[in-house]
Amino acid sequence: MPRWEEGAEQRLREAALELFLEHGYENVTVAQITERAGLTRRTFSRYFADKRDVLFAGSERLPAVLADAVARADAELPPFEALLGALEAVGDALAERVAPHSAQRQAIIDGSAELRERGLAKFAAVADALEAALHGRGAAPSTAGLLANVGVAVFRTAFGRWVADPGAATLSARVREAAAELSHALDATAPAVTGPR
Amino acid sequence: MPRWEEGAEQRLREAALELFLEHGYENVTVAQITERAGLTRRTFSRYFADKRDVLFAGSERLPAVLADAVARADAELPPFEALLGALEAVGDALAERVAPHSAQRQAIIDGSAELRERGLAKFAAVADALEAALHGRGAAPSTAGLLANVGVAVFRTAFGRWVADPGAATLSARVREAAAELSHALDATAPAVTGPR
DNA sequence: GTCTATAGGGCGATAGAC
DNA sequence: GTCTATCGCCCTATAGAC
Repeated sequence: MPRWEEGAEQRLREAALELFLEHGYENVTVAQITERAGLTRRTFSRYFADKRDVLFAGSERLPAVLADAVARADAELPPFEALLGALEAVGDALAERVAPHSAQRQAIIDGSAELRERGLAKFAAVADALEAALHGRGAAPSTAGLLANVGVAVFRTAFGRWVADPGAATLSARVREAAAELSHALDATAPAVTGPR
Repeated sequence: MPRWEEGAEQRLREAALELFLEHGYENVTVAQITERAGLTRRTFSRYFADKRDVLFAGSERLPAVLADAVARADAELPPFEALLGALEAVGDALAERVAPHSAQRQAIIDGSAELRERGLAKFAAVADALEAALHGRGAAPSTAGLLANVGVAVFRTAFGRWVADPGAATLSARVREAAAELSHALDATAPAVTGPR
């Protein structure tokens, strides 16, 4: 028999989500979270780098998983297409995993500048990994960074639409939809960008 | 004669930049910055919301300026073209203003996760303002967000290239260059995105 | 300008699991 | 014995309240 209740990390996450919903992120202390979870403040630090992280833990693997999907894509595919394929494939798996709490979680994040910042950082980590993967497929470093960030922008748009109405379409369908919109908007612009000014 | 040395904000910024370069961002306290500037810790808070902000102050106006440039662009222009035009026009003015310390500042930011987060938040504020401006031009809200974020990605790529070698090209030329690359990369992808899969 | 709450982290002690 | 998760006590610096 274990000396402590098991699942400390999970308990901390649930306690945090409850308290944030009850009182708002800013009005909840780490001590309150650990108290509800039956642990001490010090233990919180073992699992999460800081208070914000309790809402984002679990996303550590996403960059590597996406990068891997890009790296494994057919070598003949143009870089942005490989990127989109990876976002679609991984997106649906992600959606299934986060669906239960996604709306509540998103509401908490939207309500705090601090948390929005952290969310952006997580997406940036994804972009960095995608950039490396595209570079590995032969794209020039700076171009790889551009495409990776655009890919993330497409994914974020798609994710936002999916969270707003998860039943209307799959996340991967939302990714396809956003990419098509972007393509269309750039087509209209292309002559002015690449042609004489 | 002023009762205090003038230019408190400027002195704080310079003291901070020096100390960050000497000891690294994480190893410098606000007290050290104010000491070097000949001020008290309390005064620091009057000028900057927090320690990170001392490196980002001055960027508050950027979102509004860009949004304004987008709003003023020829109403006939397609949205992404209006966006690019604004980024080019405002970019060169910005570049001139930040050129002196841009490389050192960037080195400090790149060395701290905390500062990278804040930098991302600043770009996000720009994206939000651009989104609103594009929406004002008639773009659908979610599409406006996508284009705004893609525009920011283009600008960030351009800014990175410009900082790496400010003499090689103007920031606006770098913006044009990045946009053309993106357009080209999406052209190669478009059939797979919009056509049958 | 001073004071306080709280985040964040270093170090070591402790109590089971193995 | 070793390993691992937890806790207790300490300290510093930030951020904000007074």
